[in-house]
Amino acid sequence: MTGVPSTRPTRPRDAKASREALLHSARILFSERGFEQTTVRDIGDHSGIDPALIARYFGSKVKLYLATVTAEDADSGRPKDFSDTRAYLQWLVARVDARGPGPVLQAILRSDTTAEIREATREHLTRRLVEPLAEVLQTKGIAKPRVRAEMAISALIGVLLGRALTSFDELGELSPEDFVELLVQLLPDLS
Amino acid sequence: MTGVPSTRPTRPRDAKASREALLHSARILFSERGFEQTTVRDIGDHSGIDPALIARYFGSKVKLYLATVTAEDADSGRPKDFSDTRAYLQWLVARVDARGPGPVLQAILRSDTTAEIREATREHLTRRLVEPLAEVLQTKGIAKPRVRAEMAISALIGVLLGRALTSFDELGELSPEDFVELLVQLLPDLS
DNA sequence: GTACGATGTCATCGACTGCTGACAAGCAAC
DNA sequence: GTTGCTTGTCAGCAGTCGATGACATCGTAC
Repeated sequence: MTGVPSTRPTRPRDAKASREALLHSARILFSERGFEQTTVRDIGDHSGIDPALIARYFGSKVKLYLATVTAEDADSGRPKDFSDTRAYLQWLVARVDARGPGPVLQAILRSDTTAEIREATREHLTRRLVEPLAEVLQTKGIAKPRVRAEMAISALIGVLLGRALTSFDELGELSPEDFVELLVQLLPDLS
Repeated sequence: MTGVPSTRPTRPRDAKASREALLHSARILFSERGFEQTTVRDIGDHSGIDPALIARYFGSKVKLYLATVTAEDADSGRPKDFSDTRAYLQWLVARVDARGPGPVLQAILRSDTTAEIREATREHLTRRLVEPLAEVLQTKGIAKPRVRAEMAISALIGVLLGRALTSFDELGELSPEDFVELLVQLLPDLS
């Protein structure tokens, strides 16, 4: 009795690969559906990894979400600042079109998360978007730069989510180029 | 044995009042937390009505949500059109500040609902906001009025939710007057 | 080969959800 | 007073959720 090894199929036994597969699938699903609408069993099915390993490798579902946020933070290709607004918007739109709104944008306007997640994403958003934009506005001598930056970023998120979630008829049908063009016109503060 | 009537305290037995109490509490809670984050037991606690009556008077939690949407649709005091943009924004901001984003705005950018709810709120939003605005833009001779209206409305929702959910630092601290002023500046299409 | 830690699998727990049905209590017609 | 409908109360069901722990399997150090 040697041929068939056993009833249980073997798996590569690669902890690092399993961890990254879970993180990858979590990123995709959280980005599409948000936190509450994604179950650990969904992530298990999507990745092909047993969901029990989420607890082992990340501790909990919340900590897995936080891991996707910091992973997004370390994203490569992101423009460093707002000096070239159009280039920044082009990169942002391309990424949202390709990979969904992302865990940060999801968590900001959808409050279906824990206080811990909310605070982490809020801090992320402030540091990555609001503060850099506020600085640019201040150097331009615009009054109330911080609150204007918050207005512009929240408006930007609203439009990006409206497009990604297909809440409107024509917004989702626009080509990325036309969409960026309209965004630039909508947010004159940025240019 | 007459004095104490019974172990069970009596209730006014007013079906209409119970129904409206449930609808009222549902409107508040759905408006604050969204659909999934509000349980029928929450609504029961908030209204003081047994949550089992939700099934009896509305059929289901989903139908109760839809009832809050149509109730909001019949809201009095709403300006009839966009002819006076500032007045419309003043009314909208005052209402959101006082009663939360409302079930429609919640459901549009938060996708944690059923397809039925999504379609109803989408239709509501299109008819109430997007189409009237698109008409105004068209009479002004602005190109692509429909998609521009969708951009403006989604941006408006983003800012309103960003303020209501306190996702930003200063946005929620603004006085209604200053907030409306910044909104008018942000959305020049509207004026 | 044996022992041992790392990795993967699985069954199940306790909590929570929307919903239902049995039942009690009030009200009105007669 | 009796009957019948309406209204309110309550316990519990079936399903889903995140999390846990027991167990099997693999790789490796000795």
